[in-house]
Amino acid sequence: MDLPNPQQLRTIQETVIGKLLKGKESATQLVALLKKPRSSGDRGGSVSAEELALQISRSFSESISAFGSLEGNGICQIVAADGVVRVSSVDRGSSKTSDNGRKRLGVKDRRGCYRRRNVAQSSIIVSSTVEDGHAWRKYGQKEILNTTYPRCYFRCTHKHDQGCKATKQVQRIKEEPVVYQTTYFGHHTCSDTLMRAPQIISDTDPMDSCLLSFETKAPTKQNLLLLYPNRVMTTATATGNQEFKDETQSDVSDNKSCLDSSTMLQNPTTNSETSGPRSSNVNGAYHEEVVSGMHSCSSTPLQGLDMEDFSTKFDDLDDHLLFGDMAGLLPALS
DNA sequence: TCAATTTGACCCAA
DNA sequence: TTGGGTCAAATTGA
Repeated sequence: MDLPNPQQLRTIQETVIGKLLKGKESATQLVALLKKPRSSGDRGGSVSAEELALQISRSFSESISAFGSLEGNGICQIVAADGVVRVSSVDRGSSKTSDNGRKRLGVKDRRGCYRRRNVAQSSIIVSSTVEDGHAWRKYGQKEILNTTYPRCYFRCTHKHDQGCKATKQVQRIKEEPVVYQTTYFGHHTCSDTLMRAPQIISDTDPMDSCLLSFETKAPTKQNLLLLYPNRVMTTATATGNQEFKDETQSDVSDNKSCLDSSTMLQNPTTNSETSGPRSSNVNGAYHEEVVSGMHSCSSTPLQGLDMEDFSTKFDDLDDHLLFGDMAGLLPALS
């Protein structure tokens, strides 16, 4: 694995800080804009809320993209959702190969071979409805101890043809209102689903609901990005998205196959061009997402900060690192 | 016919 | 030892 050198790290850091500051500025403007009383056709100011939202989205996208290069080197992981961004370190001690001293089995007899993930030591839970714009294929389902519903395992459809390693787990965690928890692992490396920024897609009234997804498309008019820290989203339910239903008719979710389909509504939010024939949707329900990274491990110092310190610092940030605080965080790493 | 899903088996990590 | 993640044959559906 190629690890970034200190100069590269510094460049990345500066990039992220710049992007986040820009995003914060845009967010501040957006908040101010939204606070102004609405008058018909005038949202006030020279910059529209939509433009600001797009700027924020772009900042997220570019920041995460920059961070992603770190993440890809196993240095940290980024979790962003619901107005909260978490950056966490990754345990570097659990990347043993699956060999583990055992005799290698023939390919046909290697079912179940895997490396247990080091799930994020910190992660974010977001309530939203999600259409993540990626094509997923279900590869397993498992009853999990102390859970009512089985956990479903999905991998990227392009795992084999493009070697995309992205996977996710979906688990229904609540009956009423229906809540699903989605945990993402790895990044999409497939060509048509290059990871972009998490987007928060607004409902009809952006103040009433929004959702976060790792959408593959640039934000659309409907995809306003609004961040409401600590706010439980009311989700874009069928009502909110109904208007799109006839437009796209994208296929229903892989997720629904393992989750009570009677509670699922077809999610029409995504253009099938990018979501593929089988994009993953969980709609008509609350949907929590836990986004985390999966990494192999190393112990490269980050700008003179050894990984232990780095981990500690990130751990301290663990729980509620708001978007606006991100820029302030990064210098602490150097 | 082909692709997606289901499901039991397998194996690793805790 | 056991829970959890993945594989792959069998099944299902378009």
